Amino acid sequence: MSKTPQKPEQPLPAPTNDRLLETAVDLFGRKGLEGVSTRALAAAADTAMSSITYHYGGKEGLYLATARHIAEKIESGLGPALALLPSIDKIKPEEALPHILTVVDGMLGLMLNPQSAAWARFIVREQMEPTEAFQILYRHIFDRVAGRVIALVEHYGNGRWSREDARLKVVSILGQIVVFRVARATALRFMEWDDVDPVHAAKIRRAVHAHCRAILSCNIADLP
Amino acid sequence: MSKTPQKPEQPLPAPTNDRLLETAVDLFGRKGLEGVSTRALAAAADTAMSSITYHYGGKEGLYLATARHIAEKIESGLGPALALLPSIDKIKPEEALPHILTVVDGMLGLMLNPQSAAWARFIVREQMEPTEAFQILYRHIFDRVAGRVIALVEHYGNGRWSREDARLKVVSILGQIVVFRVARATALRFMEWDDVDPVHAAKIRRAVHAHCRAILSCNIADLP
DNA sequence: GTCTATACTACGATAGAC
DNA sequence: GTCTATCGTAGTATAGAC
Repeated sequence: MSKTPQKPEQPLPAPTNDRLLETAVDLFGRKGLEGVSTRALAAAADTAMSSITYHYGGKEGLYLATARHIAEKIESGLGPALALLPSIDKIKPEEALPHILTVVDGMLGLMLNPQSAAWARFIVREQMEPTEAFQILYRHIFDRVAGRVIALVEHYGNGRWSREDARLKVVSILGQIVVFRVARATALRFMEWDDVDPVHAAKIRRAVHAHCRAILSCNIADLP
Repeated sequence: MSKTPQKPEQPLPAPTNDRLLETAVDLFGRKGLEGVSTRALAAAADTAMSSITYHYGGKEGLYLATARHIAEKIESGLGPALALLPSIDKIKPEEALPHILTVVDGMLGLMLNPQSAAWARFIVREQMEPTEAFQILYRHIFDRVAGRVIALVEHYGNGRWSREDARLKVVSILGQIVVFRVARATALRFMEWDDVDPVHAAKIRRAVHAHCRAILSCNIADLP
C-alpha cells in the first residue's frame, strides 16, 4: 500500500523508461521471462539493450518492475470502484448484492478490456509458476479485492451458508470472470465469436450478472 | 513452429522415449518452449540431448509430440464418461441435467487431480499464446467435449434461452471448473487451504454442482 | 541517459564413436 | 539407439564513447 509520488496519467512525453515497461508487459506476458530476449525487448521498445541494465539492473529487474507496474495499473483501475464500496456494517445483508455486482463489473471490465490482454497473461503465468513477482501482484491486488468481496458475500449470506461455502461462491464467481481471459481461445470458439467486441462484452456482462445472482441465491447445503 | 517433422498426425507407432515425453509435459508446462533448454530436458529425463533430435527431430518436434501426448491422456481420461452420454434425441430435456453434471464431474476430476497440474499448465500456456500445438489440443479434446456439452445444455434449455445464452452458460460452468487449476494459487489463498485434499475436492464438487444447477435454472433474458 | 562494441556464456543442432 | 564432442549462433551483461 505504499504510495509513490508518481501518479497515473502523467503528461510526460513517454521517455524510453516507460516504453520499455509497456513493451515488457506485452512481451513477458506473451512469452514469459525466458521466452523474451533482451535484444528483442530493446528493439521492440526502440532503444538500446543496455538501457535495461541501466534502468532496472538487468532482465530480471525489469521483470519485477513489470509486475509492480501491472499492480499499479490494476490498483488505479479497480481502486475507485473499491473506494465506493460501503463498509459491511453500514448496510443490511440484502443490500450487498448490487455492491458485489459492482466489483464483478470492475473485474469484468478489466478482463474484457483489450488492453488487459497483455498483463492478464503475465498474471496467469505467475499463477502457474509463481516467482517473486507473484508476491508483488498478490499483495497489491488480490489481497485487497478478495477481502472486500468475501466480506460482502458473507454478509449477503447472513448466516445462511458456512464460511467455506461463501468462499466457494466467491471462487466460482471469479472463475466465470477469468475464464474469458484465461481460456479466451476456447471461449471464443465456444461462442463462435472472432473477438470480444463491445456488443459481446455487454452480453457477457449480462450473463455473468445473472449467474452471480443465481449462485448467490442457491444454497450449497441444500443439495440432495 | 514452421518445421515439419516426420510425424504429421499418425496413430503413432511410438518406439519413442516415454521418459522424455513425461519430462517434457512437466517442464514445457512450467516454463514454456523457450523457457526450457534441451540440455535441462535431457538431463531431467536422464538421457542424452541428441536423443531429442533423434526421436522428435528437435525441440519443436518434441513440443508438438508433447501436445499430442497430453491430448491422448485427456482423451483416455474423459473418453469413458463421454461414451456413456446418451444422444440428445434419446432423452427428454429435463433429463439432461444429470448427464451435464456427469461431464462436469469428469472435468473436475481431471482439474483437481494433482497429476493434471503438469499438462494443465501446458494447455493454459497455449490458450494465452496459441501455437501449432493448440490446434492439436483443440481438435482432440475441446471440440469433442464442447460439442456434447453444448448440445446437452441447449437440449436442457428446451428453447427457454437463446443459442448464445446457452453457450454463455457453458463457458461460465467451464470457468468454475478451470479456476481451480488456472488460478489455483489464488483460489487456495481465498479458501485458506494449503492444497486440495480429497475432502476439499468433495466440497468443491458439491459447490460446483449446486452452482451449475443454479446457472442452468436461471434465465439471462429475465434480468431486469 | 543513451548509444555501440565487445566479452563471455549457454543454446540447439549435428557428426561420429560405440 | 544412445552417447560424447564440437560447431555456429543466439543469449545477457558490461565497458566506454558521446
